[in-house]
Amino acid sequence: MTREPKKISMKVVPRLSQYYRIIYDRDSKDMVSSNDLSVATGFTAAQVRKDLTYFGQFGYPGKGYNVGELKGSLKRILGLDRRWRVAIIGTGNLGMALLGYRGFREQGFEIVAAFDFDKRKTGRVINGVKVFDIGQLRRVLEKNGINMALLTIPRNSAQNTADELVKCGIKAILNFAPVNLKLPSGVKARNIDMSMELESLSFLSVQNGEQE
Amino acid sequence: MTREPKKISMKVVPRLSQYYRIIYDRDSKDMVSSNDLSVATGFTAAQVRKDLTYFGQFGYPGKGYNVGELKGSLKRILGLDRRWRVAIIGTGNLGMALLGYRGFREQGFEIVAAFDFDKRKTGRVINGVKVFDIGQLRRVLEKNGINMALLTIPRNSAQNTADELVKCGIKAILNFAPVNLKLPSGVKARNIDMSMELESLSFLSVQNGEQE
DNA sequence: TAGATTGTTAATCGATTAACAATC
DNA sequence: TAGATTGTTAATCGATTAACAATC
Repeated sequence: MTREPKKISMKVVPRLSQYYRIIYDRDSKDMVSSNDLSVATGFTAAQVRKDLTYFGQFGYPGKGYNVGELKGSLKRILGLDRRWRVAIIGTGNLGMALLGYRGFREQGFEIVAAFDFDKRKTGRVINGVKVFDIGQLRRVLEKNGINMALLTIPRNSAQNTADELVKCGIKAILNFAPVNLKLPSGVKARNIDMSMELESLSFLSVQNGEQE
Repeated sequence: MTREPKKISMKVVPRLSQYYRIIYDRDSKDMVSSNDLSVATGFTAAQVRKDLTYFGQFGYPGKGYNVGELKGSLKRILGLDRRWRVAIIGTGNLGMALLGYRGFREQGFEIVAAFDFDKRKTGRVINGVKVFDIGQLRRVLEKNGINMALLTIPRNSAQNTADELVKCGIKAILNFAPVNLKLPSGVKARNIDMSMELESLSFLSVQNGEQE
């Protein structure tokens, strides 16, 4: 297999996701060109080719990329050929919504447990997923081979709980709390901050908005 | 007031949000330096000063920035001194979760209506917000002075519904569907794509992960 | 063959940082 | 005053794009 180079900018990764999404339901026997992907994404064709060559040579000069092969390569590059076993920490509005979302499993992310601090919320089974008391964290994570956590708890308990997760060996955290988590270097995190997105939208609208 | 310059990179906006968040609950009489903000955010102090000077001169050489003044300036820059009246389109898991989230109102984003395609879901009142049939879109948007929409509907109906919103005069859309919406130039959108974030996290973990 | 399209180099563009005079 | 910190310029760094030889 193609050798993974040392350091890839995180800027390319969402673009790889987009390429993957675009070819996801195309016929594996078809070919797709960097220009096709350019049109579909809005990135330049040069950008597309560059992004892909960071990881190897997947194309055929004069022909383009074979959809099936590219799908497989992107899947491997994005780590979607692994088995991700996911815990949801916090069963408030957002945690419950994610629990009910079927799209994740399809992409290879399987939600296998949920946790809450509130005894009144624990013990329930939602969508086939049991809600455990946070005190059971280590036991349940280990027993179920969980290797990813979605953090959907309030801001002020996020750092402490993240620390707990790290102690239990979790190395991948998707954080929805509006805090910059401090994490040891081996632990990877991504943040989704909805308030920040609303503010960006607000900014855009005000800066070059309608009747200003 | 300070003159807004022509073109600001969208890269600065999330940083402004962070500065705002950090000083949000500090005493307005205090001073904060670019170095303080650097430590709190992880950006360089030069970055902090540069970001702010795009919008004017807010600091006092030798002193730093006055928290109260900076808070006010950032609020204005981000458009949070406006009144945002928000509709949620789609009352599935995610739409319902956003409906129940109290944090938005505090930041000036007031959810005033929800919409769904499914007649069985309309008519209900959740958290004080009524769920209307999508057929009522124009009437309800206009009657309530709604100027922002959160799009939480499945992928395949997202573009059509966004077109409807645009026709009704909506100029700001926060899109949760995993599609690149095609929108006329006056309409601003931001995307939150949870699957893409999961994929980025997966990539990070696999590329420079544990035992590779 | 002629036409299409890759992979890659070099040129361009844009964003970040270092450094420092001006200011309090 | 001495020390601190801004605003801003110039230097650096990194990412994007244009261009084209190699390939099918």
